[in-house]
Amino acid sequence: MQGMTTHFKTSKALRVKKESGENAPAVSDDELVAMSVRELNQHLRGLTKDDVAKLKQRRRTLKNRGYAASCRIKRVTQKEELERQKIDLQHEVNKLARENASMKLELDSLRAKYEALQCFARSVTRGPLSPGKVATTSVITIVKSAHHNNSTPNPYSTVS
Amino acid sequence: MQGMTTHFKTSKALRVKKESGENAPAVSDDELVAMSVRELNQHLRGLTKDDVAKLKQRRRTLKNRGYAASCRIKRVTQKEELERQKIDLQHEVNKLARENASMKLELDSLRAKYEALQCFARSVTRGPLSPGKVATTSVITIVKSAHHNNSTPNPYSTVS
DNA sequence: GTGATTAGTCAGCAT
DNA sequence: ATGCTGACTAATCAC
Repeated sequence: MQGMTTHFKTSKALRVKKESGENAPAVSDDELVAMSVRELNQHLRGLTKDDVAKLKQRRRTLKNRGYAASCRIKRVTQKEELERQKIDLQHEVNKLARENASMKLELDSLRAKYEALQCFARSVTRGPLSPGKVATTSVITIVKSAHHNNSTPNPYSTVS
Repeated sequence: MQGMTTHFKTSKALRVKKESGENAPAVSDDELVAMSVRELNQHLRGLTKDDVAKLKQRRRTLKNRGYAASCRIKRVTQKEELERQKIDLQHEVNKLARENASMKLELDSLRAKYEALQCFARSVTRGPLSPGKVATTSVITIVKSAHHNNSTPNPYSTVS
């Protein structure tokens, strides 16, 4: 969360042994972690075997602290990524569902139009021949013409 | 990952002070965490104020251990849940996309059939009648009829 | 040896 | 007081 800005727990714990005296420049944590192996070895000159081990351990601990931090960041990043992808997929589902519904409507209306036209065509081609069958279906034709209205007072003239 | 089966770090660290002598039954960790507050108070009788504090702190630590474990379990559970939902959504997207594609095909073929039939109807109606008038009007026919058989790859074949 | 991950510990917050 | 979570440490694993 926040309000922590490094705990300094380590600083207190490891600051104890200052008995090395004058030759220890007391490298800061930031310097120590950023140091390369070769740079580290230069700082290690003239130190007790014990102090060398301690300094190396402190470096390792500091490194571990960083690793743990990256690990946590990675964790939340991956979680956010998952949630983002989930939202994207949800949006895609919605989009496809909408397209689907509108296509279904279009398909239905086109089917109706087609069947009507089919009926009409049947009645036209078969009308002069056998009228019996056409009687079972009622065809309503709406004429959208340019400008006439001559012989159709009722626009919904049924074709027998 | 694995191969750790509880660290026993605590056991070693807290087993040190056994100077209470004879009256301490040395409650196990499992017993201590499972204990209710009232049960705990019974075990606390006749103990040093210091020992009481120590025992309570041990209980708190053990509890925290459990809390941390649940916290981690919850974390992975939620992550798995997210991934599961993601997969489900992906499946839904695939299903909708398939439906979409097949509907698109159906729509296209139906449109082609419709236009062909329209052409045919025009040619039929225009032939025997006055071609001038019908040509300027577009006929929309809506059929409210009983069942038809739609298995007609060739629209011209049905009308005859 | 370096980096990543896990369990345990503690601090701090919320209830 | 209890439960949860972030940060830290140590242990362990993988390379």
